[in-house]
Amino acid sequence: MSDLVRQRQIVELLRDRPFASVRELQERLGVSAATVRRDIDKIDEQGTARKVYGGVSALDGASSVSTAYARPYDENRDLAVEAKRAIAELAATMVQDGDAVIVNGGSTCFHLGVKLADRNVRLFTNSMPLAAFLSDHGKCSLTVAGGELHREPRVIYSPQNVPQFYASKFFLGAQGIGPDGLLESHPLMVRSIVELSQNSDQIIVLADSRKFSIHARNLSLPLSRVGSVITDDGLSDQAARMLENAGVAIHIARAGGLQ
Amino acid sequence: MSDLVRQRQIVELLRDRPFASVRELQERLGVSAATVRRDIDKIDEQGTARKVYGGVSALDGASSVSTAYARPYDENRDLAVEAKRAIAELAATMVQDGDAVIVNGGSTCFHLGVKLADRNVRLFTNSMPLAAFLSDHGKCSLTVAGGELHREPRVIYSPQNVPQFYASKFFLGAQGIGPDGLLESHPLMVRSIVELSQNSDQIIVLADSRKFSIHARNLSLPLSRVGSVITDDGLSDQAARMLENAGVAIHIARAGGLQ
DNA sequence: TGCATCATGAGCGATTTTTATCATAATTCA
DNA sequence: TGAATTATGATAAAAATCGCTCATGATGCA
Repeated sequence: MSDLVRQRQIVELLRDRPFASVRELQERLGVSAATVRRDIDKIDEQGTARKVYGGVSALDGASSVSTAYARPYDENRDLAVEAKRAIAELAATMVQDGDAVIVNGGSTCFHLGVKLADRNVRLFTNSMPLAAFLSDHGKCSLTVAGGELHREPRVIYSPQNVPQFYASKFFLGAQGIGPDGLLESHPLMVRSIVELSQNSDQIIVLADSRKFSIHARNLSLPLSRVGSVITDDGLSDQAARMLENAGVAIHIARAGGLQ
Repeated sequence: MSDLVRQRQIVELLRDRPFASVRELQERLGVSAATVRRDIDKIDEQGTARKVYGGVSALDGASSVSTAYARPYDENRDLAVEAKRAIAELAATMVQDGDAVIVNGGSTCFHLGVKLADRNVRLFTNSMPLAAFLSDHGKCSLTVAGGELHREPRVIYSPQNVPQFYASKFFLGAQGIGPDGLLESHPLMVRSIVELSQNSDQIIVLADSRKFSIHARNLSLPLSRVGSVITDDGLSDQAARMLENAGVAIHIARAGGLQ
């Protein structure tokens, strides 16, 4: 049974490379394409790797893990992209040239940060992805939070060093929004948000309308602290009343409505 | 500018799945296949991922180093890559599990950081490219310097917040090395190096032998402060004597050494 | 030996992807 | 504002891959 040996070789190869094409395997193993395909079929059935168009792909250990417990940052990325982009667009118009702003972690805020990348602003962030992006592609003045990187929300936070950055506006997202205020599932984010909120004049929340039906464990800021909420046109009347009662200004970003 | 966001989304997706098909990305991102292909082309050129028939594949951590993140250091990249890698390799062996280390900015130090990515160490850095890399690909405990990003050396520095991180070893490169000590062209780097050197027990310099014939304007550390220098076998006798006279231990990394 | 089983390779049409080109918004810049 | 640049989508031709079938040769077993 020498075909089993070959299949094992393929699996071994996928330990180094996450992908191997049929053609490459064909040459490397010295067999025909048909045989390689049959091998790949078996490996795929067996579940050791994944058959994809053009070859075979490893199913990285990280992937099985990450699918098991949801990764908020990535998952949020795909949902309501249009809404988030529109929200970020509207938020960007609220920033004046020369402003100093704080942009918190989270996917919607990431979009905002991207839009501010080449603006003449001073920007502070605790988001590692945003910092990395602005470091690569931005021209704005960027100040990065110092401290330990927490890989789960991908945010930098230090309990010792309170940020020495004062801004006119603090933009942040939220895991959920309830009658009490902004909700986060990670206690770390709560502490970070509370600190940053004290360093800024105005607090502006970026949250697509979905967020008003999500409940998370920890309260980060009461609604009374929030100056404005930017959301999409899916906002329910109930949620709108809730915000109005708390004295929060509501801005609706329409998906096609920028321009 | 929004296409960069999309490309980032693709890269992020590849952190979970090692492969993504064009068709899947097309649906997921809500753009045409042509756009997805163009994105993949750019990502492939950039070296962050690999274009394969049918889609895009993540690349192994090791190979992503040379291509993806060597770019910020364009000038230095082509020079002595092998030597730098060997130096970084040797430096990595000087780090014990559980150590707390400081890794300064610069291309050689970047290589070291990459080698420590999955080690059980506590790592502090002021290098934005390294922080971005470790945030994406690493498992080690990472503490990031806070402060303003200086785009030219791509280093984070704050004159106010002195880093609260204490390490057993401080690894740094140098623009040049002369009889007086380590030389830097950027005064910012000098201040940063001086501060960090005070937070660590042992100072280890990573410098390929070329560096001993380069002269820069500002002295960052006198040779007397340096504990060890790791360099390649191109070190001149004169330079070796200079180091020995200053009481610096010399480690020679041979290019084909291990690997 | 005779027969069944299996692995393999080759050929072929169908499907898919890729590349290249063009046209159309959107954005930037002077 | 108007032109240049850029991003995007659509199309068609070219290239590659896939699944299928069939033929060959090797192996195993009664």
